[in-house]
Amino acid sequence: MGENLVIVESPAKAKTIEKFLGSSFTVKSSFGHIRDLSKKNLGIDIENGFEPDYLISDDKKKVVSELKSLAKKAETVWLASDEDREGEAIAWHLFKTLELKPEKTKRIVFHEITKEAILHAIENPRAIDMNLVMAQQARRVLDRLVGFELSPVLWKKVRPKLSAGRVQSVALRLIVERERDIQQFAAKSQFKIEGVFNPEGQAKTVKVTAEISERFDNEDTALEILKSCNGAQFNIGNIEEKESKRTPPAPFTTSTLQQEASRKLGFSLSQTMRSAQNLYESGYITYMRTDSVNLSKMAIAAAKQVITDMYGKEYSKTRQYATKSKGAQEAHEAIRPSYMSNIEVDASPQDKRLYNLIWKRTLASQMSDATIQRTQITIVSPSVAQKFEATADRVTFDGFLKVYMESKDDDSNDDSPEMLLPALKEGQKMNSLVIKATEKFTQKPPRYTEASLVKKLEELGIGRPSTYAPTISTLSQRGYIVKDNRPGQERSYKEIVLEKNEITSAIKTEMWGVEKSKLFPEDIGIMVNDFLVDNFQTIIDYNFTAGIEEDFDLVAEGKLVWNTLISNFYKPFHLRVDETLSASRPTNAERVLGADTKTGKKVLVRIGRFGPLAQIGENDDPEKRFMSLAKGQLIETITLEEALRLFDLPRVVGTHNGEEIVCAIGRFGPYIRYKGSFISLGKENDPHTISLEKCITLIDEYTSKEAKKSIKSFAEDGIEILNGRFGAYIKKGKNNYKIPKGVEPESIDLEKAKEIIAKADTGSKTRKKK
DNA sequence: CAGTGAGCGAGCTTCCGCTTGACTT
Repeated sequence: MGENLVIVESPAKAKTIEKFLGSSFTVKSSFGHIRDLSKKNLGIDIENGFEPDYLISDDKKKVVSELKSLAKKAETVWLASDEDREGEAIAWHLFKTLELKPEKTKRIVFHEITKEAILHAIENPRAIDMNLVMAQQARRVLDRLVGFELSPVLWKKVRPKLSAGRVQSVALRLIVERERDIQQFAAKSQFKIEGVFNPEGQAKTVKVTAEISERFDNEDTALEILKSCNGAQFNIGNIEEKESKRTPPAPFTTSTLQQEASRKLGFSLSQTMRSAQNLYESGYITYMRTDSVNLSKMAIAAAKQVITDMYGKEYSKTRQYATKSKGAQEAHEAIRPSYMSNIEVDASPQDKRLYNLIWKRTLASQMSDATIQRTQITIVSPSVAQKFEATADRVTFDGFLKVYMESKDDDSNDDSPEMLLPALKEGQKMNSLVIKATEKFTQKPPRYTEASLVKKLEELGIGRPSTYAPTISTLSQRGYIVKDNRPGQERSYKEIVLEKNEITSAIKTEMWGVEKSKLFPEDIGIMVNDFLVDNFQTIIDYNFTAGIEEDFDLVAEGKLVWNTLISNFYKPFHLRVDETLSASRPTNAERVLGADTKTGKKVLVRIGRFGPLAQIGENDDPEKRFMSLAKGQLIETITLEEALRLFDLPRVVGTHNGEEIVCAIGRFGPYIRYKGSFISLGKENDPHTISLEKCITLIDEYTSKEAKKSIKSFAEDGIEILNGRFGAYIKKGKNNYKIPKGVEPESIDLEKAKEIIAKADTGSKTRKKK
């Protein structure tokens, strides 16, 4: 004991490695970085070659002192942090902080947690790579300079407590620019022509749907084509068969796991990462923050075994994947099950679903290509200039598709489901049943989801696996963006139908633009972004990170000195900061919408102390009025009518039992206020138009529900048994208590209630009494 | 929880990447 101390970054990793090494090795973890720049000030001595001032982080003091005492006793200390820029820096900080002796310290690295890999690493130690450490230092210092000089500019020019940084500001820009693309997008309508045919000689129920590949801008053109189809004789033109292959996707990285968990399981980034962390800590999967698609030899062999056993030899195909994303540092393996033979794991339902996804993806990555037979036919007529086309894909060998199919991001309404074609031959007569021209609208660019934003950031080489989720949550904490749902709107479209030699046309309606869990910019986010774009073009350029990464690489190769890089960046940057502070005045995105229809006063929208507002009357008007903008309204796009409508609320609908009924929209949507209680209106009732009768119905429903709420009351002890949203519960003062399973709420007497409360209170010692 | 819409002007806010708990609801 104590002869050898191995230090890794993660405690779960330490536990695993300890099992591989003999009893002469103690394996501990540093829990990531142990030192960082001072949080209180810049932590960088700019005058003195940008010398960083490192401090041991408060939450790491305990770990550091423990490691220090262990290191003192050890014969050899093995620094086994990850083999990337950050990992090398951790090793160096450990070396410095623990005051290790060079002759007693060894640096080792491994990319996979297998006994073979660890032992190999122990046999091949090296020295700490100071060039790599300095590349990390450059990264750290640059990020601090950007963040701590840019944010204060925002405090002065826009609003306090805001933030800007190399990563978050680009992420924000992507969202704001996408929103503008969407606002400026004008949908074009086009006509798509589709025909349903019955092959001659086959049952009437056999139908082949085919469409003209060309789209027609003009309704008249579409009508002309339909006319030409009227009474026309159709035949199969030609039949073409093609064979194609589909290859499985690579095993999961953090980014692709987040994307697929979002698309297939509907998980948010944080849900995915929490589940993955659980699975990792239980030893079910490999490390979940990785940019590598590499699988260990052991994992590949295990996958091969499972595939052969479950599906047969023809389904197995060994593949090595290479990472192609920008800036990947490949310190770990891909995210995979620790043991491929573990088809299921003992975990929460949510964690199980994620595990299942990882298992399938990993397995699929080692499976054969799928073979797909594509049949394309054309249906032609001598009297019709255009040809109808139909495509059917048939899977002739499923290969990896047996276990896994990757999902697509876009919500393009791909309304052509898999179609099977009946047996057909060239020249065969096809009876047209219906030919339909439908007006279709071009699709606006899609708003980002959390996951599709991560994908974009990764493509741009911005951010790292450990920061994708936190970056997006910072943007929402600052109020720059919201993840939200938005209802769709109705839109009418034209449909022209040729059926039984008759052409009819109709106007139909469809829902359009429904958004679920999408990222929307808020006014303050738009304002900050525009300010940064105007004044700090270079920093929030999409290629800034990519360019600076090349410089970090030069530092890592010893071809560039780290503080030369920083100095070159800082001089022009700091100048720009000073110029911006002195030159530009505070920004306020005030927009004048026009005149109030009633008073003729000026109507404007701007950002106030509590967020965006609409204002009637000039600033010096003592009778000026204010209203907050509603959810989903932006200063940039709100209309005069929409703004004026805000002032119609709160609205007195009438009186009931001598009490006023007032309608308004609050933080949680539209509501009625009546006798001091608030009753939600729900989605279906509009507070602007709801009738007095309807309000009274809602009030009656509410009061009868309230009446049923109380089951029992022990007034003198302040204890109540109530019916809540999730069933019955006990309430004492401000605290709520769960009723144990199997206990009938009606059967609880005062004594029993007190017992439940006492039990719960001792269970959580820190329960706040208030 | 369902509102607010500045003057007085202290002292504070903030970055990106590594890692887990320890806290609530």
